[in-house]
Amino acid sequence: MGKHDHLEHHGDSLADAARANLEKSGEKWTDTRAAIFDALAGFSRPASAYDIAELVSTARGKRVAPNSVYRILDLFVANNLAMRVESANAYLANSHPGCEHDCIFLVCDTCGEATHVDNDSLSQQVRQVARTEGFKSIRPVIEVRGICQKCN
Amino acid sequence: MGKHDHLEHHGDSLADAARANLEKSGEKWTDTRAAIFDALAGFSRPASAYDIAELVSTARGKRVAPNSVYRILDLFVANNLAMRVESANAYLANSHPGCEHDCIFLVCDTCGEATHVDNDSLSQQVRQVARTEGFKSIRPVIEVRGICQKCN
DNA sequence: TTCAAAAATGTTATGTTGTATCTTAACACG
DNA sequence: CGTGTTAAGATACAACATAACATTTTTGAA
Repeated sequence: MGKHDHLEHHGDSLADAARANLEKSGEKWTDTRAAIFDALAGFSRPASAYDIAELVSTARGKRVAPNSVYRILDLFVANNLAMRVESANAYLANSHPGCEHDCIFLVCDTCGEATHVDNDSLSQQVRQVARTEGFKSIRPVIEVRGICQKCN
Repeated sequence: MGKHDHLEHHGDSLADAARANLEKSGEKWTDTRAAIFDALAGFSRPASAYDIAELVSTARGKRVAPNSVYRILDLFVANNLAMRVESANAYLANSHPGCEHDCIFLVCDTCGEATHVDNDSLSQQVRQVARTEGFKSIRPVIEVRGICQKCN
């Protein structure tokens, strides 16, 4: 699994943490899952299942179909290794797979970069609003579209 | 434009308000726009452009293509007559087109119904987070997925 | 009123995103 | 071995979205 990690700082250690987390849930860390996680973590912006399928297919010289990617991304999201950015129909690797936060994504409409903020007070307030309305199995979606500092 | 308004309480008055709002922005209230607004307002849950296209096409006996619907929905959203539910890839009529709120949508994963809550304190906090990160042209997306009271 | 420009809508084509279903491969275990 | 289970691949299709261009309608000046 020797990776060239030019772009990301915590490439291998992040993958290790992800692996540990997944295995802790009784899931296996297969080669395909590893490759998809690496691809996802290598993107600096939210990546679609198709982006990942293309990259992994090229990198391994072996085609991976988008639906296989979806299946694995769903698994990642369920186990908090990745997060889905709803307003972008795309995914981001969770850079700290240990902790369970409701994330806030700030997505730039110009460059597509997404930054990721935790604010538990805010997300708890959102959860409270939903509870008040009688909702269960609550999953907050808190995102902001706009123009980022760099693009201004 | 005689509408049978069995399901919605404020059918015609809502359409009137929407029309007033749109015309205030120098846009026209055309027949197609009226038909699409009526269709949208008639849905009790977020409607996709395709849902609307189908309904309007049937109701008028004249085909409206989904992309025409998108165009008009975009206009509605830009003028606060409708809102897009990002996590559902669908749209809702704004039931009080006069006021400019950042809405919070609670979407039931079981029945698909969406309820709509205003909480300016919360949305201001979200805007503040984005401002702090240097974002401009901020558009908050605050939604909650879960199971509604009825479906529990 | 007639004509040209602009706005609105329609048509066609294509691209992207997401699911469903079925088949095959890998592997553990009796 | 053979059987059961899980993961992955293949195929097909449904749903969502946009782009480019044609046609129609509206409007407003000459």
